[in-house]
Amino acid sequence: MARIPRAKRKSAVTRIADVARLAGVSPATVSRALAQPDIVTAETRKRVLDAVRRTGYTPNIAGRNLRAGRSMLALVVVPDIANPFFSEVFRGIDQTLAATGYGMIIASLDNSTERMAQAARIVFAGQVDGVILLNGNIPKAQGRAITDAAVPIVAACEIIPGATFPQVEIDNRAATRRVVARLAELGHRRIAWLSGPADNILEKARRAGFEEGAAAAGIAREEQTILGGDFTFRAGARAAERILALKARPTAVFAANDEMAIGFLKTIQAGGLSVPHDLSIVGFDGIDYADFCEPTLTTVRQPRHALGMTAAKLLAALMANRNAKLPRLTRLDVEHLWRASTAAAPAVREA
Amino acid sequence: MARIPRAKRKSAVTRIADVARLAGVSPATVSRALAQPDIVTAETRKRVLDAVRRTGYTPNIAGRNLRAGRSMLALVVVPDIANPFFSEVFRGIDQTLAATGYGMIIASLDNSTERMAQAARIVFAGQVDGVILLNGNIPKAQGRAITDAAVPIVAACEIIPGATFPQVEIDNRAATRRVVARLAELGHRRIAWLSGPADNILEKARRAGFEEGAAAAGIAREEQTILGGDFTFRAGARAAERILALKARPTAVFAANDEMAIGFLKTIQAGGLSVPHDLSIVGFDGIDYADFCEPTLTTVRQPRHALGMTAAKLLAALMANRNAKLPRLTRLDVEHLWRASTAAAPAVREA
DNA sequence: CTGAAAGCGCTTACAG
DNA sequence: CTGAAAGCGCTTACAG
Repeated sequence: MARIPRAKRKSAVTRIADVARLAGVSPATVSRALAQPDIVTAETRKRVLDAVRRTGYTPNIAGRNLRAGRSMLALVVVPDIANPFFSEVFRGIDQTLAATGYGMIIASLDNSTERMAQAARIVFAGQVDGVILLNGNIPKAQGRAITDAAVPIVAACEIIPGATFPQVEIDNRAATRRVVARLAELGHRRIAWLSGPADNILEKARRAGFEEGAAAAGIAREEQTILGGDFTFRAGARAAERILALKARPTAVFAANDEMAIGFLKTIQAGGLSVPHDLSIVGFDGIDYADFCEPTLTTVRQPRHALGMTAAKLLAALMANRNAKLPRLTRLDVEHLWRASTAAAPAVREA
Repeated sequence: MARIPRAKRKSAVTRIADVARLAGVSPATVSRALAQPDIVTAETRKRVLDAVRRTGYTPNIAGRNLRAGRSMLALVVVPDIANPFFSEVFRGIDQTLAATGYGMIIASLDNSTERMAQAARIVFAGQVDGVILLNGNIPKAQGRAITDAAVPIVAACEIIPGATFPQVEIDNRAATRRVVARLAELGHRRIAWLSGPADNILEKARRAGFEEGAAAAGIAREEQTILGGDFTFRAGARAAERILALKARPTAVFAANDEMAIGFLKTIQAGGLSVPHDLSIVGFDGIDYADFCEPTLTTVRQPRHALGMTAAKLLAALMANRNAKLPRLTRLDVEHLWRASTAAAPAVREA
């Protein structure tokens, strides 16, 4: 026998059988009275609901899930749970999922392959009904990608090239191109690009937009500076030190994200330069910090809440119906915030 | 019969029975080879692991959980998932739980009783093995508090008075008192307190510390100003408008949290006052924004990562052993950051 | 409309 | 060391 020993049973927890006994009906009837009240008589319904109330019964989820073959849980995979960019994305996802009755498990990869494998195992173990990828990669465990797991997937923010599931992003390339065009209008020609990690999809798209914009404005390669970076505040600070040491400085610096832009800004100011008088700075993403630094940062605001909401809605549609016909790529609009960290190029002002 | 129809079964997913068949052993042996490899022969182990590898088998979690009576999931209840204060707390919790094999469900209350009830239902439904409360309240559903659910609970950041489970916080009162003492040393006597919601435990503790500090420094009630607030940036901005309209202004404003302090700072500056020359400002919490505003904000830095880690460790200990003897209250150290937003009081400078 | 029974996938006490 | 069987708690196809 495999009778589960008394000690191991959760103490004093009401099961469906307890409710059934109290109401004088079968467990099946309790189940029905709760899930589809209309198909039982009013009298039965009342007796069951009374018994439920008296016992404080809540159906056990593990039992229900095992039977139903679903968990009512979605997994959200994120590079770093503490990255401020994601906070609003989480809120959008959470609100949308909660409204559909789904819960949310968050897996933060923290740059660890072990954490990545953990996330993949959650999927293979059938622990979630769907996955939202915010990390730009398909998690794998022992060589198997979660795309093999027959669980709906949606990606957002960082797109995964070639993937066949729905994805949600902004048009990073076009937005960057537009910023460069505007900088050129302001008279900037010596423009620096402060880059993210070379293999990152956002860096690639934004960098491409930067180059297109520069080409369109007739800005020569020699007028451009490329500064290495990795999306961190520190990288921005380091780039600023390089620029401070230069004789012929760019008149504008466009960072691939806000955190680098702010790191750059703080260090450039500490080095005695005035922003935007000596140098214009632009960031990307529109995180809240961009509102708080001084001067306020010119940036491209991503619709973070809407990105999360849209991804969650697509996933909910897919979880409801695996064969739902959904757009492969959804692109949301950005907001260009021209603020105090940018101004006309020095040469133009002098002229 | 209740045979589950074929269409409803997850397609092509390997079950323990499939592995058993392939390895030529019983399901029980597969289970043992995976969970306790030492108790099967080397030969059996090899055959099972080969079959597992060939099929890509991962044990179904719902089945395991139902049998084991646990879910290997913890619930984290938070007032607002997008509040930047919590990001590092989440990371501390996540890292600690993940290291112990637990996953994390986040429930964001968003000021909604419905969301609160949802969170409570997750607990009553046995969906999680433990709960970390960051919201300062015990979730309830239909009048039943989750403390009745026989699931381990730990609270952090916002303490719940009278609760008997382990709680983790900083000494809010002492930290606030110390700040006021230091402001007094700097010559400030006309000090304003920019308050949080009156019923919030943090506001209560900090306000008490403020009053104790003022009393200790011999600052009379008439020299103090109390400004209403609710922890938001907006509330800080509104308070600044009130102060700008005043003839006799305080020389220092101490906000109950950083967001209000920054909202206050931005608006006071926009109103033409210079910080810290005309007015010193102090915040509380040490969120990242406090590093980015100009001038950098004097504040009390909470050990956010350690708060999360400590709470998760306590919960892990309790989930491993319900009867573990753990301290009721753990208090972590804060860091007092005296930065550019504070200076000696004007009168003192002039003297 | 309701009940008895099967079965979701797993683990473990029992027997051998 | 291994297998057969029970049972975790639930839902639903089937029969009445």
